[in-house]
Amino acid sequence: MERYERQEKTKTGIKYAMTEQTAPVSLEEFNHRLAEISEAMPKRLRQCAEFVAQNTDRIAVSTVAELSIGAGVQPSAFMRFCQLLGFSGFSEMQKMFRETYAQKWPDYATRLENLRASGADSPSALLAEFVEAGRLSLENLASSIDAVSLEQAVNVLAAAPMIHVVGFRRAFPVASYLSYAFEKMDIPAVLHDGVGKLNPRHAIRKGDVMIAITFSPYSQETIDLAAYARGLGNSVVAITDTMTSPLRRIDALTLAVSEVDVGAFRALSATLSLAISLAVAIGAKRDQMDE
Amino acid sequence: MERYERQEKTKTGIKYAMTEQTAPVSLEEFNHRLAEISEAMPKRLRQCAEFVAQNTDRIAVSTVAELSIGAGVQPSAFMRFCQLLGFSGFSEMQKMFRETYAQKWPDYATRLENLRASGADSPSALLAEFVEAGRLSLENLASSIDAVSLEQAVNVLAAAPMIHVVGFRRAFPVASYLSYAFEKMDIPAVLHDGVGKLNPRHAIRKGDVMIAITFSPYSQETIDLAAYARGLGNSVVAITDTMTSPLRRIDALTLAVSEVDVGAFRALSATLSLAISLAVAIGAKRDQMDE
DNA sequence: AAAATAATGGAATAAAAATTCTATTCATCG
DNA sequence: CGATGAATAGAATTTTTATTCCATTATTTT
Repeated sequence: MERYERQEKTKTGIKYAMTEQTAPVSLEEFNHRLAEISEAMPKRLRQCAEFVAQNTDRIAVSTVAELSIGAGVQPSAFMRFCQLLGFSGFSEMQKMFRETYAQKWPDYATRLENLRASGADSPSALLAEFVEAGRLSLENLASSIDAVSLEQAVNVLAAAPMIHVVGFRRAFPVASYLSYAFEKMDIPAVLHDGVGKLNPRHAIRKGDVMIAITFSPYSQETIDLAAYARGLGNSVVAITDTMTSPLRRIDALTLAVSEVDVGAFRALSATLSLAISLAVAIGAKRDQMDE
Repeated sequence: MERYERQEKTKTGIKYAMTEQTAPVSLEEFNHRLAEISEAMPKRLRQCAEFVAQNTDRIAVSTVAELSIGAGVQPSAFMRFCQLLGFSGFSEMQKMFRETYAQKWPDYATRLENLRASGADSPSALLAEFVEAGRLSLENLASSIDAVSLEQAVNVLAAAPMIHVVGFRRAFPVASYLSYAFEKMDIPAVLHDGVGKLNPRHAIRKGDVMIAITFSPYSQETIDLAAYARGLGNSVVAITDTMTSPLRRIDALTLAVSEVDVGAFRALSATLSLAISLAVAIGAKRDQMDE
């Protein structure tokens, strides 16, 4: 008889918050939920709420043990806290936080797949993809650029008697854009465009500075020319992708940009933004120095 | 005797990178280390390096299993990779990333703010401006592009026996990028680059299609050449800025892009995204038609 | 071409972490 | 002031995850 009564009770012994069983799926929802129920919580669980609200950013990268110490409670208490919020346990809650963090770099292969599947193979859909990829690349550039290296690069280039701009194939648009910008600002620069297969080395003098641009698969001409310049003792500023760039070997001042792909194609939004910034900063610096 | 020799060998069987045993303690150090040794790595470990460099932000919140799948290797290989970098294992490496995690957390807006705040006309602040301008331009492009014109342009160009790409000065990077993309996709195209001041008209045949790119102040050569092509009865696709472009007058199929300025300078993010989309769409269309 | 060394994949093991369970303490209410 | 149900701490258990080991395969060296 007593058994039947017991079946009707809550399993965990927690009386409140029988409201919903659905777990929050976004940070907003989570915060909302937290605010909603934290007032009615018992002491230890409120401590958890307090700590979590204050240290939201640690959840994704901590263990229950760490968090419970931080909140000054037992792991089991923290556990109950998670369940109270609607999660099955800590792991599920952490999963939410990890996902919202990683969400910035969505899986492009999948998205493109979806796009194709939905029959939206139209040019405008493609454009939408490239626009999105460009936006992500720009965001990533903003957060990953090394401000110190950038400043060093500007200083070195602003002081150069002559700037050599080198970049072929996919890097060539970047190189030509830089040259255009330098020309507009009356900064002495030469674009090595490979026309006429002349040996470009003869144009490079001691003290000149080179901007070498290349991305995987790296073009040998660019690397060779950069190496040659380094051999003369000249500075080389490299615009390249993060890793395994051979330009790192020759001790170039490296500015790393990573672009988001769309299928097999890679746009240049971030790279060009970096390039124009570099050019304008050099121009500004030179004006300063002239005064 | 052989025993003593064996004792001198490396425990793991990994021969290189006996350089240091110290683990990187910061992201910069980590990247530097990675670049330094990744060249000499065997295949699988390089895959790890590549993946890690490209997905640095995921390390803090992923398991070895997940990361090794991402890199396309076995967990044990990923393990060896961590050790090669100087860590005792994956956990130690992850610890480093988790510690620096909090710094990276602030969202895009905040980071941009930080960049801006780093000195009124410092290179980073300038970069922040261009990044923001780029984003705005891309947004603008996505919402303002005329899907119908775009599709028409793709159709016309996909059917062309030969595509002439014309664009000088600021438009030249766009033109060269288009040529690069066409080349990669085996689409017959010729870039008119003005080298040698040869008369480009002789290369243009009846039935060819031209992509003419020019922005205010419009370059006369581009306009003249486009007009000439139209005179032959050829189609011309124009990539230009919205208003009053002279290319409109010659009845070109116009794709309008407006870029957001930063001071006197104008980046090319949106224009290039449009260009690459156009190229890829043409490639896709041609593949379709071949079948 | 044979021998030696390095690299790899996959299973086995060890470690760490999450989750549950239970005895005990605390608060509430008749 | 006792009885009842909620809350808690800490240990026990289960699950997940990292790490190591070894047999097999590739690569290099002689």
